[in-house]
Amino acid sequence: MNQEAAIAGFEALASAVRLDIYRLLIRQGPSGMVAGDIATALDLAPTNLSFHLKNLTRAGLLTVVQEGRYQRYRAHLPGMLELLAYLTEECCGGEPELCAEVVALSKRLGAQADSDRPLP
Amino acid sequence: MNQEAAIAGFEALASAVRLDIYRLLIRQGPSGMVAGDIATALDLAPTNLSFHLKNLTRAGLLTVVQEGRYQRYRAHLPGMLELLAYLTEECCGGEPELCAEVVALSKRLGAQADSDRPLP
DNA sequence: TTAACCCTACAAGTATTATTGAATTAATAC
DNA sequence: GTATTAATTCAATAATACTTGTAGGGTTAA
Repeated sequence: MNQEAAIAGFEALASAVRLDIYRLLIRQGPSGMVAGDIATALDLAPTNLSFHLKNLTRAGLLTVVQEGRYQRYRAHLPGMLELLAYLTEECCGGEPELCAEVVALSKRLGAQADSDRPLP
Repeated sequence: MNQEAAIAGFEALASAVRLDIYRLLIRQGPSGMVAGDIATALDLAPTNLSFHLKNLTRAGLLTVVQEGRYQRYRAHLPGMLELLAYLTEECCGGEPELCAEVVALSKRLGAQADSDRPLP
């Protein structure tokens, strides 16, 4: 994870619409949702939704697969954990317990995150 | 943590300058750094640095205390963990192992995060 | 108290992002 | 084969954030 990718990730989450989309898909879990259902659930114009879905996907926070004429989107948790790992690299010379936990989690999941990246 | 606060947090991290500042302070640990030293370390104009420090602080990602004529800034980890908790609320009906870990961490630290908030 | 230093507040110019509508591609249904 | 549905791309407008310079408030040193 480099700085550019991290910025793309945080930028993706720094929008009310995209945050709603992402959390909706997190709640939805592995089944994900097709674009049209997301548009209905959040009352978004198809054009606008597509713009934000693309943003989230390019940031590595969503994956998308085609199903006939539908596009199914899913939250991509490793993308989020890579962001956490990037923030906490070389964390805390002072090592409070809290910090140690975060580092352990992000390190452990960081490796696994590299194995399945969505489209660049 | 509400949507507005979450957006402020992610927006704060969605800038190269602020990401550099935040990670520098994470590395620095509990000792933190005074504004002037941050400016030197990252080669930033004082005015511009002040702008970004304020942004990060208001987002709950930094704390600041006055020390004589210096301002000492520290990374505020609970702020970051609240963001993680907000993202993963009601996460994954399907419950993969990865997801459960994230939820457990964010829930556990979420409560503690509420106890010491920086300035609004 | 005068001077020097640290940092922040304000204002202006520049640049980036969000939203909308029209047109396009792609897949299914008739 | 034509029509219908799903989703995206493109172009234009409106809104927002980043950077820089000047000025000001507060603290320490002479």
